[in-house]
Amino acid sequence: MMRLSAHEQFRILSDGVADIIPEEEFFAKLEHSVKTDTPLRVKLGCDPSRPDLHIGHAVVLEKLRQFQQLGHQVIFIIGDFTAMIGDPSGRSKVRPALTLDETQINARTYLEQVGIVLDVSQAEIRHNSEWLARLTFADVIRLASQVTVSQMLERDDFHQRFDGEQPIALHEFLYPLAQGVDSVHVCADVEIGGTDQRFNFLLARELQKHAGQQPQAIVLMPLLEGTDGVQKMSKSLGNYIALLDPPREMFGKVMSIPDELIVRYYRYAAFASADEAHAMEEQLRNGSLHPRDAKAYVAERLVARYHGEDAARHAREEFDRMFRQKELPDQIETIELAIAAPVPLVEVLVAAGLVPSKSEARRLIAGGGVYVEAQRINDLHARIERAGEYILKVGKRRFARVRVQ
RNA sequence: GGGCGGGUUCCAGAGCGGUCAAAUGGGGCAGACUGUAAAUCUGCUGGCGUUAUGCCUUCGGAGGUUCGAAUCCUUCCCCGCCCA
Repeated sequence: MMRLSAHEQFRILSDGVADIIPEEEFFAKLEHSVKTDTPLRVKLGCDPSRPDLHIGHAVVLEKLRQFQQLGHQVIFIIGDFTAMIGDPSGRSKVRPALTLDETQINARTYLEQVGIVLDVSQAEIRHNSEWLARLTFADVIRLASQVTVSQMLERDDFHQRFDGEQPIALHEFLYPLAQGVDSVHVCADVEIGGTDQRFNFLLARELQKHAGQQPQAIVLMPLLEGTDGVQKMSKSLGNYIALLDPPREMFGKVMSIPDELIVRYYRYAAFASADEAHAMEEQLRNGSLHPRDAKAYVAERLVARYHGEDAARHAREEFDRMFRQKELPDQIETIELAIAAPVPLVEVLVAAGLVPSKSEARRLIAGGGVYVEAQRINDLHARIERAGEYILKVGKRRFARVRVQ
C-alpha cells in the first residue's frame, strides 16, 4: 500500500468531515504515523442491538474506508457488553437487554453489512465485554470520580431532558464512560463517528489522559437527514434507506426526499466530490437542472454504489414506468388465496396482506385508492365474483396478483 | 421522609360524569395536482360491520360509586419537580 505524505492524507481524510478535534493533533498523528511507518489505530464503536445499517452509517464507513486505503488500522468495537445490559438511550422504555446469543448474531449481521463498504477482514474486531465485564464496582466508582455531574449535563440530550423534566437514569451517565474505557483499552489514536458522538468522544480523551495515553483525535462526520428531510436518519424513525434495501426501494426512497436535500444526498449518500456537489447546486439554482432529474441522478448513483450500474438503470426505468407513466411494475408477486369466490373485496385485500384490517380497506376504497385490474373501485361492498387471477393495486406502490379459488 | 404535578389513541398533547373512539399538532396512508414516492391542497387515521343515532376493545393496573366514568372514590404501580 502506498504511503502518502501526511499533508496528502490530511487533505483526503478531512474532505467531507463535519469536524476534526483538534485538527493540529490529528495532523501531528498523521505525520508521526508516516515518519515511523506505523498505522494509526482508528476506532469505530457499534451497537449490536440494531443491526440494520443504513446510508447514514455509510457516511462514517466510507470515511473509514479511506483510512483503511491509506494503510491505517480500523478497529471495530462491538458493544456487546452494553447491549447485554440494555437501553443506553433512555428513550425507549422497552428495549430489552439482549442475550449473549442475540448480540453475537446481531454482530455478525452487522459486520456483514459493514463489509458492503469496508474490508472487514483487514479490521481488528473486538468485543467490549472482553474488558468491561471484568471491571469491579470499585473500578467503576474510580472511573465515575473522573467526571462531574455538570460535565455530564453539558451533553445536549442530557441537558434537554433535564430541562424538560424527563427522566435520566443514573446508568446513562455510565455509558459514555464505558465508551471511553473502550478507547483506552484499544489505545485508539483516532475515533470516528457522527456529530452526535462529540461529547462521548471528548470524554474518552479525558479518560485516556488519566490513563497516561495520548488522547485520541476525533473525526466527526455529518449526520445525514432521513428521507423525511427533518430528523436524522434512524431506524426507529423509519426514515432510513438501508444498505440492504433492494434497488427499487433505494431508488424510490431517494425520490421521496424533499428537494432541498438533493445536494446533501448527492454529497454524503452518493459520495459526490465537493466540486460535483457545488456544480449541481449551481445548476439547480439557475434552473438548468430540474429537481426531479437531479434527484433521479442521485438515486441512480446511490443504487449503483450498492447494487451496480445495471440494477441502478433498471430501477430508474421501473420508477419512470410506475410513477410517470403509471404502469405496473415488471414483477408482481402472485399470492395464492385459500378463499373462494364470491368474496368481498375487502377480505381479499386483507388476505393478500395489502392492508392491515378490513376497516382500513374500506377507508381506502372510500378514498379512491383501490384498483382491481386497473379499475378504480368505489363500492365498499364490491366483491370478487369468480375464481381467477386479479391484479390489485392499493395506492401508488402496493401491488399484488392474487389467485382466488 | 414532606409537599406538589403527572401517567390518554403511533408520538406530542387537550379532555376532567353523558353530545368521547376521545380536540389540536406531528407522523402515516389515500386523493388531486406534478416531468418526483418533492412541494402544495383535500380527505382518512382502533376493530368488527347485515353501514343502523349499530356492536366490541381502548384513556397506567385492580376494585368501587353511578342509569352512565378517560373524567368521581379507594388502592396499587410508575414518572417528574421542589424541600429535607
